[in-house]
Amino acid sequence: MFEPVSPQVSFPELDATHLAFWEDARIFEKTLEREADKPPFIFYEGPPTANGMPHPGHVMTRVMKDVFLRYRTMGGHYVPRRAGWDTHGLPVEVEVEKALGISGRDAIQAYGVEAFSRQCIDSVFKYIDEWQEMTRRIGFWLDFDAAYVTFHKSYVESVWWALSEMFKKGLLYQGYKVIWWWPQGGTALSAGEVGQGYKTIDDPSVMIRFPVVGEDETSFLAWTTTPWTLPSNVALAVDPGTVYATVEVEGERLIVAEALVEKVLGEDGTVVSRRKGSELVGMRYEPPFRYAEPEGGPAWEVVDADFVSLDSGTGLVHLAPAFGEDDFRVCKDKGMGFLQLMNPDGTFPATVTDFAGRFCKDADRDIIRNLRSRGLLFKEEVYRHDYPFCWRAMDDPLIQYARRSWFIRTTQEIERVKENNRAIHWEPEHIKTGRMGQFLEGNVDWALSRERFWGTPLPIWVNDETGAAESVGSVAEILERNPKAFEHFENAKAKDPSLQEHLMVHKPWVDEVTWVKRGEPGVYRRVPEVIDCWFDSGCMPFAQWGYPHQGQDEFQRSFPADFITEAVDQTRGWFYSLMTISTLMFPAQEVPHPFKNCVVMGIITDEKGKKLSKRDKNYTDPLVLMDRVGADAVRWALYAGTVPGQNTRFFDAAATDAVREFLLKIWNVYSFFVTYANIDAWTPTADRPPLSERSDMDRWLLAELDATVRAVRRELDDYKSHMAVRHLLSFVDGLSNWYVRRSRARFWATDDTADKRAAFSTLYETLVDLTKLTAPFTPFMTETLFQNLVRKNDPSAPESVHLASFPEPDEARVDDALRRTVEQVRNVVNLGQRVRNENKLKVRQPLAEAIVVVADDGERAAIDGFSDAIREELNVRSLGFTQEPEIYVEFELLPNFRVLGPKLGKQVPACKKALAESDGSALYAEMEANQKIRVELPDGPIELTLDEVEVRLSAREDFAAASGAGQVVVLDTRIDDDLRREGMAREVINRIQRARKAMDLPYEARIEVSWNADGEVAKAIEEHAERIAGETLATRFEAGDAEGATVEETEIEGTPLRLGITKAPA
RNA sequence: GGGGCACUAGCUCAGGUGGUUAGAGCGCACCCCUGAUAAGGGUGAGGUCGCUAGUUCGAGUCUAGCGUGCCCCA
Repeated sequence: MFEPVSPQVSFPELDATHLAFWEDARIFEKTLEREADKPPFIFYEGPPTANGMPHPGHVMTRVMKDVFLRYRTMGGHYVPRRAGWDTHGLPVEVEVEKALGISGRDAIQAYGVEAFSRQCIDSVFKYIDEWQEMTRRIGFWLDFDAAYVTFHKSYVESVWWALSEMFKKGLLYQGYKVIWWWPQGGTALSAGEVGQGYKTIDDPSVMIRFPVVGEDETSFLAWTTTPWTLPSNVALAVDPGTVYATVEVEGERLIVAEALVEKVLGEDGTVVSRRKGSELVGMRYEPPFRYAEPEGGPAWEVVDADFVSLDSGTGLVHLAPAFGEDDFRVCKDKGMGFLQLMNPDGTFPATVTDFAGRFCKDADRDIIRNLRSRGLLFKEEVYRHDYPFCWRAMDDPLIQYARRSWFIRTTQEIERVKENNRAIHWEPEHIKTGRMGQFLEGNVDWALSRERFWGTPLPIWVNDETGAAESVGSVAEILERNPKAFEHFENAKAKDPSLQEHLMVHKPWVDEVTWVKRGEPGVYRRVPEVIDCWFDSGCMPFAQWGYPHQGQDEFQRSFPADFITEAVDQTRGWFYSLMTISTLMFPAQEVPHPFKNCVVMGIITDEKGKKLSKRDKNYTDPLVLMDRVGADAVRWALYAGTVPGQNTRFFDAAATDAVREFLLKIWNVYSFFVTYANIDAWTPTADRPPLSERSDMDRWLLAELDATVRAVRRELDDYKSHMAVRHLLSFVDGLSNWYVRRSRARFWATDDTADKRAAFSTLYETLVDLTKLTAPFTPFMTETLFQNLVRKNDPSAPESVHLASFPEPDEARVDDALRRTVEQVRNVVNLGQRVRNENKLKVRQPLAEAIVVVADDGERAAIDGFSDAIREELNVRSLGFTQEPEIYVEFELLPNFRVLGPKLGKQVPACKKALAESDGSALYAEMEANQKIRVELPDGPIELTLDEVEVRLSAREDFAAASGAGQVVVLDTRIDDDLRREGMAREVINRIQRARKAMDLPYEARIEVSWNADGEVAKAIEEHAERIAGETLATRFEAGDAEGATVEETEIEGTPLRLGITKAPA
């Protein structure tokens, strides 16, 4: 016996049961223990930062990870799933600053770096419970107990090791990086923060004369909106392809882009010569200010650049590499010098005598006045644009500012990174050459350092006298240099035991670590910076084990990963850092590494395509949604609606649809099966007729099942979960809407026939395999089915569906011919129903015959095998076939383009025309007779064979017929009296059934019916009384006064009918 | 400003390698069905495949340009 199943099901309640069961029975742990000797399938979890609430986007990547991992687990792999937490970085600091109500370096230092770091630790785990609960609730099995944490000492030491290796190879160097800088706060801002602080403001827009060296009375006219950067001018940029004109105006010559002459200089000027931008390159000019000489290269020359626009300005742009990212890049490429006349606090240094101590933006007006007085100012305007301010202090403008920074020389190894990228299987494929490929093409050295507090400290110590630098890869290496290096930390810990061991490798403690070297003056002190947290997470393949200081075996066994998946925003984040670090660290490793397959998900948006945001509240909390519809529905909606690389519009309706479209369909079949299996006391140990002795219907279902198993495996092997979903949906549709619907009567049969046993066996086997096949997608509902269908009656079965094996292809079930036949049969039924609809012939009205046009005896026999089904579905007394289709059908011959295209080439349209204009039926007859036809084309006659044409049938209009998918069905629409009376009888049955339903009778309840009618209706009732009584379970059915518990006044084809219905005594 | 992706039915989306009647689900209309019934099922109407050129015998599919939206970077 099976546990009785209610058709009403609460999926959220089932979820709770299974979550408890999995935990109590340690099912997840058992998948790991059981599989430990199996071939591993390695997965890396991209570590989230738990300082924000998880939202539907996180749910999506989690379920995507889970489906492939469950699939591999059931497929016989050992699939460890270790959680990880990303704990460093600017966003963490920003959150803590917000919480503490402080901001900026000075404020943090005043608050205390140690206390601040502790706050950061608390902050990164603020929502860890919510994250774990969401993960648990959605059914993503992940080993949180073994989670790696990026701030832990062993992790940091691994990162240090990687950095020290790079340092030794000369891959770490110091240079400048232009960042958005908040002068008043003394700190850089992240892109995200910059984006939050834009305001529309008016800035001066000035055109300045830059006198050309060697050409009298001639100046370049260049443009800038930041006059305060002019003292640090190093070059002028032109576009090499643009034509520049030298224009004589009022006794001087000015050089501007030819296209802008009139706009800038008016109509008075005379063009005296023209030069392309490329010809100007290398020309020298007098800078407007000369407080200091640029260092490291030449200065005050014209260079070519790719960003010069003619939309505004003069076509020449002033470049100050210290204060603009583009400026810096171009000047660096051209080997120009560098000059930075501005203090980090935004004031001019003493060197800039005229403006010393003035704040940059405030000095603009004085600088313009100065230029005007020296005759260098050509024009001053106001320029309205969006400019970023500090989002925490909206009156403080940000400036682009070059800071000393540490870089990884990724450009040196970029070819190897690209080779690695090419070897990776990206899903979708276009990431490889598109987003990632293009990113790698434009690769610049990785700006690694951050002037912040909470991050992995950069492990470089510099001698404060000699400037010699050393990098270390572990605490042990430090202790070799100075056994007392961590004394400060030890003392602090002695005082405060709550101080975590991990913090010894963090600021402020690590900054106390120093050493001296014998025979060298000076003390080695750590550089102040911490590093980009993307470097942390990119080290996880080895740092999660503390490699190489420990965990060597674990690392070897789990490197590289078979599979990772995250959202597309990780292309330049985690995917890049993983790939780059691995390429630099493990040059001997065969590509690809550290991951072989990467599924890149799009982002989740709301119904209207808008980004999800907490502020707009445009999504339902995932936990709330799961409590409403269940975790499986949310999962299925995501699998069904999400294509890698594409954005997904996700909204609650998608989850409710999933319940109806998929989960409930399976549930209904399951509930149907259990109901009748229990009535019949059928159990899985009952006789199972061999496949060969089962009906076509059974073998068809199993053939479809097998095809689905193959398809789902193929798609999942290919990381195309959305395609696997389609196969499952279409199978479940066939199961529910064809197999079960057509087979119901077989399950009601009262006596124990071989056919009934075959039906039970088939449906049971199908449900069990379908359960396993679907388990990776919807792990909750499938557990219910598995427990009841399999485990309940077989204690030797796996304890959980997730410990079972994924279904294998089964050669014995393959029957493509049968699948094709049923497809045709279902099409015949559809066509017949169309004919009925079009001719307003209700299915209740029986018809004499349906005629199917068939091509040959084989097709006829195949379809005839399903004659019963077709006759019932179409309510016709007989099913006929015709091989004289020309009576009902018109033929049209078309070229088989795929075959004839290459053969005929340009003659194809002529051939199509000739065929269309001929008598199709005659051509068809000719083809039947000769296996070939002759067609006259303008270029001469050609012969066409059967495979070179496509025969298209269409129903002749004078028949009730429909054609489609290469088939034609004709209905005999003549209704004689006999048929009419049978139709009437069916009407009566229908009326009584409707009354039964209105009376709310259980389906097995018996009734007594008294009826009253005249004429043809009465005759029809009398004629079919037995059948009417039988179908309506009437123990008494007779003409009379039509009185009873319920009296039904109705009419059939205009004849009144009165029915009296009473529940029969039991 | 650069790169990437998308644009197919009212809505949400599928549509290897080019082949002539472009599919599904939802919604809508009409209809069927007591034995899965507070369920289930059928049929139908809806599309110049964003626009414009081009390549080709043939383009939703390939190429170029344009438009709109989104993402990443600047």
